[in-house]
Formats: sequence, structure tokens, C-alpha cells
Amino acid sequence: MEYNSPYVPPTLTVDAVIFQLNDNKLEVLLVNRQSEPFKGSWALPGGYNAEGETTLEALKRVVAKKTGVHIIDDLSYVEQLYTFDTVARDPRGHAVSVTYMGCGQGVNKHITESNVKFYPVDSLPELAYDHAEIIKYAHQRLNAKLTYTNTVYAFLPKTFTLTELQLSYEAIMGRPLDKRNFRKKIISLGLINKTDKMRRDGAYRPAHLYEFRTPSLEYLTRSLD
Amino acid sequence: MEYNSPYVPPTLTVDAVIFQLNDNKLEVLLVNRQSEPFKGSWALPGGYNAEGETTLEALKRVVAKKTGVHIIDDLSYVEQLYTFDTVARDPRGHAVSVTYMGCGQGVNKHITESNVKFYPVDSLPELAYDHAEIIKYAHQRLNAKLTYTNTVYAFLPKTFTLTELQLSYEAIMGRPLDKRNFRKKIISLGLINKTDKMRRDGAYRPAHLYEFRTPSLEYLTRSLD
DNA sequence: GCAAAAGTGTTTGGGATACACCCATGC
DNA sequence: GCATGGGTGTATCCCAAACACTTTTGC
Repeated sequence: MEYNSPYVPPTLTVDAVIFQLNDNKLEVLLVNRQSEPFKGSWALPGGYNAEGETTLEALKRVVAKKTGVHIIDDLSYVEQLYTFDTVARDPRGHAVSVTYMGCGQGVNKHITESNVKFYPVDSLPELAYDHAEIIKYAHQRLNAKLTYTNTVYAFLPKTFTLTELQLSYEAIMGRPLDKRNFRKKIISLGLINKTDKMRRDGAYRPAHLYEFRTPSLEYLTRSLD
Repeated sequence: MEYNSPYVPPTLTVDAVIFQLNDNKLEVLLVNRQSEPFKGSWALPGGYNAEGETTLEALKRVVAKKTGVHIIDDLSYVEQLYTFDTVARDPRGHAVSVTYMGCGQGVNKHITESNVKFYPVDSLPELAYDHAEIIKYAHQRLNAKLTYTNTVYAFLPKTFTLTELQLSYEAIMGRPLDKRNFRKKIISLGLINKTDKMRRDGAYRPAHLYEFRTPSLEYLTRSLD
């Protein structure tokens, strides 16, 4: 094949699983399909990868066009997830999809299209293709990553309270954490610095604000779980 | 692009990083290139992925043809690694390569081609493309995987002694482990069973033989490091 | 003074680490 | 009996887990 037959590559596509936290619920960005196949179903934002562009370039182009979200400017963390190749994305033939996972804060504010929406991961609508599987895979990866890296930073604003940080962990991991143990551990890990600002939120005792020492991916010395 | 221009996908290729242990050294399977580009350099076994075959099917076909190794029959573990897309694999244009990692025992016995050889990972020859980077990535992944799964099983024969098991870990992780602590931990993890057989190896005290309880991927309850 | 969220310490158990000697065999 | 690799136990330290009350503020 490599030597004599004319080489025909499969279709190459890219898809993004974009997470944000809203109201302490983990949400995924979905697009309502306006055309066949799967017209009317919800799908991950994605599209074709042409010759001459990298998968990340293709993703940037395609996600911006379909949703208004810029995966570089509007997200705090992006990583390649997995390449799925068992799906007939298009009735005409076999397609290979390189998927990415991204996390950000307030990403919904960048949506420009009316058929685009964040859905909570635990109440997803009917999904096109194998996108349910891809989201599940991404969620697992995110969960694992939370326990041995500082990935949460991607979901939080620049400053935040310890309670907000704990609620973020709880939302993504899907289980409650002990308040005192959580604070002890997070502080002993040295991931965050206390700022000298406070937040007077509603009407009660103000909370200290913290910031991440390094708002970029770091591996933890001890795992958090 | 998705709508009007004629769609031209990039070239799609697959590459395999196949590990084995030999003489307690971690080795990678390499192919000496007989043609341009990179003629004379060593490269990972790989090739083109045509339309209509999955990446794993393409890999199976290509690796068997170039080396004689059957990635399903001759390896104990295979997983997808990462998709690299920044490389001009071919002077003619941009190529995307889906890479896999595989591990086996005595894989060298299946080599049928004279330009194919296992090299120790710590003394690799001049490598084609970005294959040095891919091997480094695979080695890191393997290392991480060893600490939270039972992946070592893929490198060992059906029965083995505790010393052999320890030496395997040490070879892959690249550092010595304490003998008593290692045995305590491995046994307490319940990954292996003691068989009633012994091995009289050279001429000294015979060693008990062990086997893996489950010779397939499992996640450890406590991490090994 | 009361409602609401912020903040704070101690005890206990288990696993990780460090460390050195005796045992079984073939020659 | 000796050379070689196989096999074993204990003490310490640190981290994880469990657990409840006081403080600060606005009203």
C-alpha cells in the first residue's frame, strides 16, 4: 500500500470537550446540529481538519466559527485527549477524530451563536455520534488530573476564597470533602497564596482571597484525594 | 471550509513504540530506514493509514510487514499514546501521526527482517523524524503507568521470581528499590499469587515462582513508588 | 442577638521508609 | 565450607481521616 497503490487518507476531524463550572456544576459546551447527519441532536463543537493546519489550529478555527469561543484566549487550559477512529462521522465513510479537552472560567460569556449552550455533565441531552463516550472519557481524565495536578486553577477566577476552591473540587469530583482537612492539605501543598484582600460577599463574615502561585499546569508532590 | 471548498485531508500515519525488557534493560523496537527521507537513520515502525482501516488495524498491518512483530499476538499490552501533528513526515507535506505504545516479553524472537532491532532506551541511535521525542513521551507514560497500574505484567513471562519482578521495575523506573519494602508492598497489593513451583536457577537457593492474578490492566488501590 | 458563612486543632491508624542478618542450595 | 542469591521483621515518621466549636459580620 505504501509503495504502489494510490494513497487515500481517511477524513480527519477535530472535536473539543470544553468544561466550565457554573453554579458549582460542571458543564460542557454543546452545539445543536442544524444539518444532517444528527440534525437536531447536540454535539461537541468540531469539524474538519484540512491539509496544512495542525489539529490545534483546526480546532481553534472550527470552535470559534461554530460557537464564538476562542480556545486559546478564552480557556485557561487545553490538552489533547485521545484520537477516536471507530466512528462513521459522515455516512460517506470512515473518519478519524482527534479530540481535545479544555477548561475555563466564564466561558459562556463568549458564546455568540444561539444554537450553542453549556449543559451540566450529569444531565446531558441526546448526543450525536459517539460524543457521549468522548465526554465520559474527558470527565474521567479531568478527574484523574485533578488529583495529581493543579488543574483546578483553570476553572477559577484570579482570586477566590477557600470555600469556592473546595466547592470547585467537589463539583468536579462529585463528592464532598472535609473542610478542615481540605484547607490543611491545600495550604501545605503550597499551590496557593493568601492575598491581603478579603471578600465581603453577602452580609456575613468576609473571607480571605487566595490566588494560585502558578496559574499553569504543575504536578503535585502528594496527590489530592 | 466545511461547506464549500473541496476537502483535502492531511496524510495520516501510525507509529508504534514497542518496549521489551532484555537483560534487565528497557529496549525499543527500531527499523533502519532503507529509503528516503532519513535513509540510514533508525525510526519507529510505522506507515500510512488508509481510508477504511482503523489506526490499530493500520498499525497491525504496517508493523507486521516491516518487522514481523504482530502487535496483537506478540505483545501483552497495547494502548494509544498521543497524536503528533507538527512534523513533516514526508517532504511533500504535513502529516498527522497517531502513535501507540506496546509492551511484551521476548518480542525480539518475532523479528523477521534484518534491518530491525531492539535498542536500549538509554543508548538510542540517531533517530528519524521526531521519533526521539515520541519515545521519550512513551517512556514517561510507561513510568507513570507503572506506579498506578499493574502494567509490569506485560514485560514478564507467565511465572517469575520476586527478584525478577523487582529488577523489571527497577529497569523501567531507572532506580533501585528496597528489597524488603518492595516485597511487602507487592504482596500486600494482591497483584500476584505464589505458585507451588520453584526455580533452581544457577546453582543456589531456589526461588518461589509467582504469577499475576490478572494478566490484564488493573488500577492499583495504592500507588507504587 | 441571631443568622450565615469563615475559620481553626487534635487524635488516631496505616502505610512509607530505613535498615541487616539468616537460609538454602550446588559445588 | 563457601559462594551466591533467596528470604525475612521492626521501629519510626508522616500523612490521611475523623470530628465540633468559635469568630466575624450585617441586619
